[in-house]
Amino acid sequence: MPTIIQKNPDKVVDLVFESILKNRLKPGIKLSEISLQEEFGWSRAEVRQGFDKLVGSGVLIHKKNQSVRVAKPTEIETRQIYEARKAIENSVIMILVQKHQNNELDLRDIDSLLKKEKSLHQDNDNAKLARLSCDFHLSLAKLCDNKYIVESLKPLIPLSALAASIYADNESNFCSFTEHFELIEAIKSNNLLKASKAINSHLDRCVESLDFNLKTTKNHNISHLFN
Amino acid sequence: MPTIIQKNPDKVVDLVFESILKNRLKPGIKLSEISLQEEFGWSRAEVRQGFDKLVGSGVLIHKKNQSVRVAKPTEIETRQIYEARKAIENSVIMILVQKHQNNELDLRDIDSLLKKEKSLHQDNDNAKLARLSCDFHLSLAKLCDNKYIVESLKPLIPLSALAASIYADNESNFCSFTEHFELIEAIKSNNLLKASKAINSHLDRCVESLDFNLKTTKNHNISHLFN
DNA sequence: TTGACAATAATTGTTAACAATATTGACGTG
DNA sequence: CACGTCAATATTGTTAACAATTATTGTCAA
Repeated sequence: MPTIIQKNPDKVVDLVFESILKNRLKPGIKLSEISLQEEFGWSRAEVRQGFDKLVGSGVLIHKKNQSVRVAKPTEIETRQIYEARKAIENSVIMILVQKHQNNELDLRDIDSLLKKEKSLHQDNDNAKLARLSCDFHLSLAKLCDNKYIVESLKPLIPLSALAASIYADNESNFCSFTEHFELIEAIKSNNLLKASKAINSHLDRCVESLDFNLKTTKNHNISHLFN
Repeated sequence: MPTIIQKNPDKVVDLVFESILKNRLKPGIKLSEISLQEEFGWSRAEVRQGFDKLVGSGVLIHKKNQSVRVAKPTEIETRQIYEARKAIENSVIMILVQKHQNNELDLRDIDSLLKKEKSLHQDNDNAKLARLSCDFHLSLAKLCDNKYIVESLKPLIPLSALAASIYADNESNFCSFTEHFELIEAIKSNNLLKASKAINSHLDRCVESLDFNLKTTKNHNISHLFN
């Protein structure tokens, strides 16, 4: 029955994160413990445990005696999410510039991510581009070698994706490839101020590109296809 | 049997946090599910759920089939904790200065905290002072009206307390009252740069006041007295 | 047709029991 | 006396069953 052999204790969390980033799990959707239990052969306890974590980070909403739902950030919450991201990611960039100045920064993985972004950008494959963009931001955080910073940022990424899923009328220029590129260039040139401005204005523009008058009232309710 | 009537879903988390801040729960101590179950009349499931959250935020450590232990931050982890705090709290202060400039900031609760700190400072009651200092930092974060920022900072406070419990030879000047005072003065004077410098140097000095050569090897094992 | 209401089904909340593992202590051997 | 083995105990891991609640469906009357 169980097709999954991995010993990962965060199976459920990772699956939900990934499904949100792939835009398979839409805001407001219901997730029943039983459906995941049956779908993946996990125990109810495992599923509940994972759900609890996701509720704690705000990615899932849980009302007593009701199935958890994927969060549906309001405009205010979306602005808070990006305010928190600016708080954390600005510091991430500062740390990375300092590391780069000390020749302690290995940007090869980031460069390869940017390369992929570039090709997807040219192909106009906006879905995959949005997915990759999330990796970009998280990868930068991971380069700080500070698990507390990474854990702080982690839940904010799927929350941003959910906000985009609601308020982005057009995925095309939601998270701009060129801005990512310029940010990395600023780091490479050891220009602290420029890098700081780059990340802040990048995140500002992400919010500005959203249209909070758009409100997809649809509550999709099909939990098939996480993958 | 249950003396506790509150409907708080984070009973366990709050209790552990509070006990750490009061320096009752020391680093490395073992916490068995059963002990809390019996002590407070909670169900094992509730306790496990709370423990899971605390493990997720790094405050408790959990190895399979073993009781959870209160975290015992290493020197490197302690520096990471404060690096993360600087990341978040610096942004907190920036937000608060901006709010103050717009007359949107109510500092009365903070002022009353500072007042209490001052009197404890004069009485040399360092234990209570340390406890109050944690409230000070968290209260500032709460003034941002951004739950994501608060949630990011929250676990870092007990972790800092644990680090202090290991590496602070002398509680007296661990988290300085005067520095708190100067920080608030900088906010009140709308001086963004001064406030930013104040919070950064304050947190830097917290780390500097630690002595990482001190290593309390004792692993206390009594789970009495959370309160 | 529509609304209220009741019956049914589905889901979550809670508890208990059992299995697996780790910890402790006693015992015996070198 | 030191050390390792083994049994006894305590604790966690996992599963299952039942209770409580919610969601859904179907019926009936206005």
